[in-house]
Amino acid sequence: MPKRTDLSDTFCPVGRSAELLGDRAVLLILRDLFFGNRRFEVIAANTGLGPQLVSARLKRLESEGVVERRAYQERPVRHEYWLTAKGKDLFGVLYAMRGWAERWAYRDGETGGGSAMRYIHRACGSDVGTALVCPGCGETLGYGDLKGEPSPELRAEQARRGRSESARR
Amino acid sequence: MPKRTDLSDTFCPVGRSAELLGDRAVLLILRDLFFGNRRFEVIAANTGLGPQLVSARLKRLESEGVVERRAYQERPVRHEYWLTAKGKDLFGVLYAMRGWAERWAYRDGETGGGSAMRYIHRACGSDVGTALVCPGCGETLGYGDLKGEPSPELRAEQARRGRSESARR
DNA sequence: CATAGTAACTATGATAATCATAGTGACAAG
DNA sequence: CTTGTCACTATGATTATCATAGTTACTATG
Repeated sequence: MPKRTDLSDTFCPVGRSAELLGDRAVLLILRDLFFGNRRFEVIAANTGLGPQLVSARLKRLESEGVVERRAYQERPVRHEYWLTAKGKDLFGVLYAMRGWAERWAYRDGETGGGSAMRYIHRACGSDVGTALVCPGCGETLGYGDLKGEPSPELRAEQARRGRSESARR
Repeated sequence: MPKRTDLSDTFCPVGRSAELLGDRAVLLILRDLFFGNRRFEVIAANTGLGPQLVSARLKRLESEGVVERRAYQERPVRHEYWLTAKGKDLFGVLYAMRGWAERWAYRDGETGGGSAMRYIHRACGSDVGTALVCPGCGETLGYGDLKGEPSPELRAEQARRGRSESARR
């Protein structure tokens, strides 16, 4: 695309986040990072994105201070990508997206009755549904407070992705 | 781009929303719609997007059931774009994006001390900051409960956009 | 020690989305 | 009957994205 007007210095906060988050690949990579996938190949397989896109986006996320590259071994040097505090704070955005989709983006019965991704409040054990405040104990929910549980359907899909990736070689 | 793998039928809820929301133009248009701008030209001017992009995205939003086209006059027929219930429910996502940006995307003092966009809880009058639950009365916050107040800096920028748009003719 | 394997990329060429700019159609006002 | 407004559509250049293949730097196995 041609040079589009850069919005990172607009005064509008939604404009600023849109510059980073208004990108499919960024959103998918963030999803994987929140899910605990930190390796390049795993992220590429899970998101279905090509390696150069993953590479480019991880670089952008790193330069924005959302993600941190950490070597998990020397010889050969291998890296993992970790969310920084600024990155972890994006949980609210992803959680809101997930909530909206759970409420609107599935046809009846498509998820087998429940949520595609269940979230359990670690502190009290309640299923929080898509709430912002725990329906069990009333606490405000943030990253770390919740434990994600993919539905059997979602788990199966993830397994399929992993397999077809490794089957290609 | 080449046909990328469509994620609207993945089981992952974030993947499904990413298909719609992982797009700068969609995010900016939604921002304007939540702000109360419903006319094509106003949206185009405010977002800085070209008319064919605005047109294409409004069509997509309409086909997704997020936006509704309503004629506000006959002879000549003129339309406005209104958020549907499904669209209004995206407020949580935009609000989370705004909150994140307010916390992380400004250098010190850039906003003149406060938020770029203040939100006031209509019911009790408190400034909610970037909270999900009103710090004054403890109520959960959703679209309609809040009144947005752009900072002087943001207001000035919006005025500038409007002017430079009309000055081009 | 030679081949195979793994992780994390980079290179290449085709395709498609985005941009700026200009133009259109339908009407209203002066 | 010219100018103006609103909501678009048309066009051509530019650039991002995709699929596929190749690279680098090692380790592990036979």
